[in-house]
Parts: sequence; C-alpha cells; structure tokens
Amino acid sequence: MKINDVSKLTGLPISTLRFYERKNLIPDTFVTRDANNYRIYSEEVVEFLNDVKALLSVDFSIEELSLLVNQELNLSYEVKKKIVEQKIQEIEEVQKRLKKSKQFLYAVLEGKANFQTKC
Amino acid sequence: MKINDVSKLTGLPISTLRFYERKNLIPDTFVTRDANNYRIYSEEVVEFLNDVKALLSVDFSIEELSLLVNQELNLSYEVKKKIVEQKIQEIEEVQKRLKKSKQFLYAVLEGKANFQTKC
DNA sequence: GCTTGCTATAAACCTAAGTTTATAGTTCAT
DNA sequence: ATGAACTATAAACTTAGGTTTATAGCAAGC
Repeated sequence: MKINDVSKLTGLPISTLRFYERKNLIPDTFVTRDANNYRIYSEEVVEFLNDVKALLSVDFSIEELSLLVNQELNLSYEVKKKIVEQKIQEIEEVQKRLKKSKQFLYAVLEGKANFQTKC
Repeated sequence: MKINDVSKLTGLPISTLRFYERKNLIPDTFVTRDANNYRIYSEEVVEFLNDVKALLSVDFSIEELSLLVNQELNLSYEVKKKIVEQKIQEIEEVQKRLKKSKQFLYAVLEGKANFQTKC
C-alpha cells in the first residue's frame, strides 16, 4: 500500500501521515521504502492508525502516544503499563468534569444557573 | 477588587484575565476602571470565572463561550439555547469516545489489544 | 523622596498539532 | 514520450490559548 491508499482507508490526510511518522508515532514495522524511496505500508497499519486516531481524539498527546509505540526507546512493559494506567485515571477525571459541565449547561437552559442571569 | 485579588481567588494568572477580557469573555458588568485606569472587578466575577474555567476545560472554546456572554452581540435567548443544546450533544459524543478509549486501554493492559502486540 | 510592588498596553513569543508551499523525482495512460 | 497524477523533503505558515517582554504610570512603606 502506498500513502494515498492509507490516507483513504484511515481518513487521515497524507500530510498528517508524514507528520505522525516524523513524530515517531508510526513504528517501522508498519512502513518501509521501495526503490524510489516511496513509503510502502503493511495492511495492519490501518487498524493501528484507527486506534491512534481514537486515542489522540480523546486525551493522548502525540508525544505521549509515541512513548508507547516507539520501539527505539525500549520502555519496559512495566513503564508502559504505568503510562496507560495514569491515562485511564486522567480519562476518569475528564469524565467527571464532563458530567458536571453537562449538569451546569442543563441548569443554564432552565435559567437556573447564576451564570445565565449575568450574561 | 483589583486584578491581583481576582487572580488569587480564581487561580487564573493575571495575564490570562487580561487575555480573556480582550477575547470578550468577561462581560463589562463585571469590570470597570478607576481613575488610574486600573481594572476594578465586582465580587461576582469570581463565581463567573469559575464557571468559565469549568466550561473551557471541557469542550468550549473561548470563542464559543464569548458568543454566549458577549452582550454586544445581543444574541437572542433562542440562539443561545441552540448553542448550549448543541454543546450538550457534543459533550455526549465525547463521553462515548472516552468510554470506548477506556475500554481499549484496559484491553491494552491485559495484552488483549492488537495495538499492544504491534508496539 | 526613593525603592519596591502593582497596574497598564502593545507586541513579540511559545507550544501543539497540523497544513501549505516550493522544489524535484516517478509513473501511468494515451 | 509527454502531461497529469503521485511521491518525496525541507521549511514556512496556521490556529488556539495563552505567556513573556518592554516600557511606563501609580502606590505604599520606610
């Protein structure tokens, strides 16, 4: 698969695919080069990138995620586990804040929020 | 109250308070000027800013929020209601994504995610 | 009355996450 | 065998949400 195919299958712009690679977000196992230096991707990269998309859309930064996937850093399983566990904690914090903000917005709709009366 | 007091009571840096004001995020009802052009804030600004902090931390951009609070735009209640309702929808989308990502991360921890085996 | 601290503005700077542009080599259909 | 379409890199540009810096006018304690 060439970069255009991956772009179409994942919905990620070509420029973003190249950008992610520069950021070490795409392990070498997924991409090699042909004789013309064109990127050749394995089929599995699509599922991988869909996972990456989901995680980035939520609470992971590119840098954090690249820590998990970059082989060269050679982080131990224990360290990676810590990162994932901490991220789960962070997600739970965000969930709490979302819940509160939703309630607040419902109060705004009902004219019950102080906020509303001021603006 | 002067700007330093508001900063301490809300935890927002002075530079951020001035920045938010420039972005029309702080209605004039909360801040006037004294003879030296110093900002003088009303007491209620603290609660207001705490609400603002909560909403910004979640899913509102400064621009969206300023639409709701900027008097000069004079948006009707109906329009503001639409904005709030749409934001509630968006928050629900985010909640779904968070839930999925959490499950995915648990799968990663258990070594069950394909993602994990690749990196 | 002087130094230290608070306030002001404008403009420059910063980071993350991309996107766009400029330049150049490759490939494919006609 | 040529023009349109695809690929490559490096570097400049963009946007959001601030932060820092430069410069200057008040203020408050000693």
